[in-house]
Amino acid sequence: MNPNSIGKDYLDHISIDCVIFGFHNKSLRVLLLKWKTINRWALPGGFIKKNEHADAAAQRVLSERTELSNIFLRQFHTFSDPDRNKADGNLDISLLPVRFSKEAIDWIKGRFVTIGYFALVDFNKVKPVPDLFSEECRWWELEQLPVLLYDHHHIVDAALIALRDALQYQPMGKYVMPKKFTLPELQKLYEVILGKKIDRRNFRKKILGLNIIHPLGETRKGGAHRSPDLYSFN
Amino acid sequence: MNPNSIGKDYLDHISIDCVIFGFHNKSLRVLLLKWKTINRWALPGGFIKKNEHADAAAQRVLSERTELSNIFLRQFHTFSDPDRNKADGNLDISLLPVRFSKEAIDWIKGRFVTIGYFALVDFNKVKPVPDLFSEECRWWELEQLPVLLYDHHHIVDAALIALRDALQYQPMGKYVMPKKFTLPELQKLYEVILGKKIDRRNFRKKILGLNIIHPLGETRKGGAHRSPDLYSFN
DNA sequence: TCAAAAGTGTTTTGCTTACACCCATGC
DNA sequence: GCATGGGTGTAAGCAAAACACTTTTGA
Repeated sequence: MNPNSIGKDYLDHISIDCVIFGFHNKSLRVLLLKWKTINRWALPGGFIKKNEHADAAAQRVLSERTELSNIFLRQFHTFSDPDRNKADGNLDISLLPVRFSKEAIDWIKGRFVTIGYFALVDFNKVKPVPDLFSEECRWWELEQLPVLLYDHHHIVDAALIALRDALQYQPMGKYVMPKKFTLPELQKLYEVILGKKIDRRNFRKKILGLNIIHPLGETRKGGAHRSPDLYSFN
Repeated sequence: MNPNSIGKDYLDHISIDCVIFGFHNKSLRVLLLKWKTINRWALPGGFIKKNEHADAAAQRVLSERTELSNIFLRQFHTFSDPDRNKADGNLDISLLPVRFSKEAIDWIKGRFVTIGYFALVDFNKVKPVPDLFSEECRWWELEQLPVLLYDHHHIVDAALIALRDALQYQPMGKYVMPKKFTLPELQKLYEVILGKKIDRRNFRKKILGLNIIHPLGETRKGGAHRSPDLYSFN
């Protein structure tokens, strides 16, 4: 994004925010950006070009932040509380050390209705890239998120509920898991998303019955215990 | 809405559209407005005031069109195709016989991202009221909708899917059925929403097991056959 | 008395849950 | 050898689906 295009090339008062989920080391993670100067963590987001579909804008933001394309992405809710950006009364966006015009700053400080998306990505393939507003981009464990900008914590909560819901209908492990994975790893993913323990035997039965993964005939060596079988998504 | 407030009191480029479902005479119906001059039927919709929540805007539109308040209402999707209002290339909105300023007309002809809501109302309690753009407001059978404005047919389809989905989790018959109703009537509602036949005995068992309705000890006289028992929601 | 809709229970099926033992590996 | 996690099958429970006969009513 170009500082000069703010308030000109984009639709007014509409933004998108992406909750990008990844899975690593047995925990669910979310990609966050640390905003300059105000030192607040926030969801990756952006604006919609005047002739762009919101879905395309979300894909654009996603690929800019992760350097990935063709990511699993789903709109889940639009947040329109007129005071959603006023949760932090003492936060002054105009402190952003970016060369914005006065018009651009007024534009950004205005009200935004934001369309929420969630995405699932392969943690190992992501190269986090900060945007114009931020100095850092990195993964955070879902259980240990910092204080977030505006209503972003609320958006994350809603995204998790939507993800949980979607997982019931659609096995989306293939977007998050690495090429080769073990069943206990996939089970852990389900457990952290659904927020409950699952029986090992029942889980195997269910997943294998879906015919979406196949055994590779290899095992993962190097663990401290019995080597688990490796699988891949079809 | 005041013609002079168009383009001033509302957020630019954002609208809401409501798919209002009612149930009458064994069929699911949708409330539509007939736009003046262009003679095209459309969903009831509106704009969001500069300091208003989208949910509140939807409630406002709903009560303006139905003269009901406190209606079951749920946001289901936001439609953002940049060409969604260009489906009818030959449609000239500026023909609307309403005294709009040139600025207002340009504003209306611009691109809109619209937030879709669906609502459930008691057919018998609704007094359909046209809005500023329309000359008529009435119910249409879902199976026999006319050609609709813009992408409104697509919005209706998506609303029906969302409604079907919601019905699985939440028995929302009480918003649509009259005070007194029979089980076959309620069953028919489920059948038209879910799009499939349901076994009578299984349906009774399930609904009565939910403890959300109770028999009134009366029957509906006057039918050509055996009088069905009347029930009410708790 | 007949046609059409409404009331009523039981069986079967499929999916989910519960549950226990042996196996492989690194320390 | 032992602690730890991984692999494996069966029985029980529960909710949904299948299924047929009798009753009431107006014509």
